[in-house]
Amino acid sequence: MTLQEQLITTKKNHILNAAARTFAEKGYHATSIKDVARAAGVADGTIYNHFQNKYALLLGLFTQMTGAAQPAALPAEFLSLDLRTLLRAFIAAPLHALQGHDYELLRVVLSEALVNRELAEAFRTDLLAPMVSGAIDVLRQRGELQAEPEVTARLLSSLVLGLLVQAALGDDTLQDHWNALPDTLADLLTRGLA
Amino acid sequence: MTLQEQLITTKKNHILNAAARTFAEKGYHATSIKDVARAAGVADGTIYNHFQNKYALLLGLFTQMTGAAQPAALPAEFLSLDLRTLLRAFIAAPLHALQGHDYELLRVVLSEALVNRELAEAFRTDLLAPMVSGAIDVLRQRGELQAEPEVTARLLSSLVLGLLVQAALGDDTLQDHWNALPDTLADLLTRGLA
Amino acid sequence: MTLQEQLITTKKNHILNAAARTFAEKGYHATSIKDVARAAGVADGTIYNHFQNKYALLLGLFTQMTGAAQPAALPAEFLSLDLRTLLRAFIAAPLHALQGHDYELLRVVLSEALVNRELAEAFRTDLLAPMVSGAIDVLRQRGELQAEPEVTARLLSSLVLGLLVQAALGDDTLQDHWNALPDTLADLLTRGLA
Amino acid sequence: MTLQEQLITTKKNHILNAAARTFAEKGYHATSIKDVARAAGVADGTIYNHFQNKYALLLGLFTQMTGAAQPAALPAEFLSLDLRTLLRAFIAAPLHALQGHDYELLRVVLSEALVNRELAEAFRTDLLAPMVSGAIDVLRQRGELQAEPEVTARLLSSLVLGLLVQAALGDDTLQDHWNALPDTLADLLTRGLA
DNA sequence: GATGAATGAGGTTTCATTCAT
DNA sequence: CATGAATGAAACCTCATTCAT
Repeated sequence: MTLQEQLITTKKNHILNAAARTFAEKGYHATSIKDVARAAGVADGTIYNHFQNKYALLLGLFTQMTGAAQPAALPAEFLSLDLRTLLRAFIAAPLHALQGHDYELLRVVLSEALVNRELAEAFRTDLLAPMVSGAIDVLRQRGELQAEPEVTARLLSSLVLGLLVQAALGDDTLQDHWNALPDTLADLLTRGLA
Repeated sequence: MTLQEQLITTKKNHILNAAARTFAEKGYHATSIKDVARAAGVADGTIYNHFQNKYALLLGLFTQMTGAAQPAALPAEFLSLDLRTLLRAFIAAPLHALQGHDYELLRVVLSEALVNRELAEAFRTDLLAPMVSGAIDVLRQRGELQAEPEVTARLLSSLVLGLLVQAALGDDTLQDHWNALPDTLADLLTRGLA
Repeated sequence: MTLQEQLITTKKNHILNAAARTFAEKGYHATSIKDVARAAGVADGTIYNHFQNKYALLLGLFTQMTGAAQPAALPAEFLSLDLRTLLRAFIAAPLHALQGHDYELLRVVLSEALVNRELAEAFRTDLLAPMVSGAIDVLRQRGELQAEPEVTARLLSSLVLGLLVQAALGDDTLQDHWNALPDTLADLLTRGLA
Repeated sequence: MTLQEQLITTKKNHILNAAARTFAEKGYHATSIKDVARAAGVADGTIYNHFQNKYALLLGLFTQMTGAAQPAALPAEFLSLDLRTLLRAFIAAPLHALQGHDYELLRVVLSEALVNRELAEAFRTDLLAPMVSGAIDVLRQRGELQAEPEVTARLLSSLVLGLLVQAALGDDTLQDHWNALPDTLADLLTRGLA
């Protein structure tokens, strides 16, 4: 039965990948089930053997995405590092994780989350909240200096989110400097503009 | 005829406001022309006397929004202010402009822009680009210190965009501290975390 | 506006008649909205401008049918007649009312009522209950003789219902003697078989 | 092989019973093969190893039902009884036979028969016709009194059918007096209302 | 014989858009 | 210009049936 189950999981992922491609290209609403089915090389009905409805495809993509983006809690050895290095790592992780494939997914999922309360909450809970707590961990290193870590942490996560969104909107300058951003930002945030 | 034209413009705005309300509540795709017509108290067909199609309503809202959000170029007298004050003003402007009504619109428009190339470009050109040049203006005050103002400016605008998005997704902590954010951020950015 | 409203009512009835024909021919489930639309000479979507969904067509037919079948309460002058004449009138009314067009409808509606609780209740309330009270009225004429008019009245209405059903199932003998049935039955019920 | 065949027959009946339960609950059309399969604890495909298609399940139920309802021809000794007793027996038989399980089936099968010519004919031939000839047998006892036994017999069978239908539609009064009906009816029919 | 994933025709319903009034 | 009924393409989804395992 393990073989059977693996086959099924495989097919489910196959469909999910097809959905990812088509959603990324045309957006969730402009993509029909027929589009996804064609992209996956299966019949329309087959999709409903694996997902309850079209929306479940989107949720499936979201879940897959959170898995990829999940920055495991900071490893213990990091905690001894200096603030700048920590910041750099904190920023670099999502910028790297959400590249290529998952990057397109972010566009699709965020697009819907902005307009769908249920998905918005999932987005906050599964993507933003971990990022915020990661930021809080970082700030604790220098906790004595921070009046309101809850707020400051959100500023950091907003910064990362904003970068992703602005890049998703097609800002070429950002994309060109993508790999240098963690360093630039870590400097800026550590030392300030002045 | 000026009266005539005013009447027409008035009705156009009336419909646009109805669209704003309904789109904000249910999102662009989940809203039907009938919904907008009912909210505006007109017949379905009337909308097509003023707008070419449903998408034109969204574009109209976007245009209206950019008008509201447009931070007129920094007045000359500002240029003599110190960096922190400038930063504070730069950040406060969009956070204030995009509140209440326009705040809901941002959700709707951004949602679609993330998935629609044409709208994405308009979003970049009409909303983000002015913000970025505003940021460049600010940074020029201390230009000698900045290696790449183009990039740094984008970091600033991403920060603001990220705040708006995270708040749009329902982050209560941010919303609770909304009015204090410009100050907190100006401090952080000027002096750094260290 | 009266003209407008009349036109709409006309079209609604036009569609309802088309539904009656197609449902009668193939049954409710085997008939598609497309079938009804074609029979009415309108587009599929037009049907939904007049009826909320397919089931509403069936309910509409039922309502139309109850209107036709409703035997106005026995006129006062009848109450002085003898039992046999009353019985004859009681039986003849539905056998006549449910002929031709409405006869087909009975098949369709009853078919669904047997399997749909909501429709079953409507059937009982709007068709059978009036028939039963009519029968009770008749029996009251000789009330002193009847131990349980509630039950006896139901026997009479069951008799009529049974005739309609058996005829609907295609019993030719019954159909051939249809017009003579009220007399035969009135005799039988009055005098008994013995 | 007899064991084999018994196993097969057993499974066939097992599926048929599952079909009876599910059809009775939701009606023929609202029940899917998957529903039946789940109720029987088998796979969808298994059903097609025993029945040609979904309709064959309904026919199978009908056949099973006619078997149960079949009132074996009146035993010879009955023929010497008086008319009232005969009538009582004639009426009591189907009212008893079609109770509980089979009672639900009548609803389902009749529902479809009203709308399906083939099933209607089977219904007439296998259920109504025997009832009518049974009634003719009864009437022959007093044949000299009856002008048209063919018609009168149909009146009797219609009466029984009507009772079953009205009860199937949920008439509580009838159901409450169910066991007393044969007596009440035999009296009524023998002596008349007068 | 049993399984259940795959199939795809077909169903119901929505809705942006048109156009006669 | 306003109206809103009509349109019909297209969407999502169901489900009877098949067939490789």
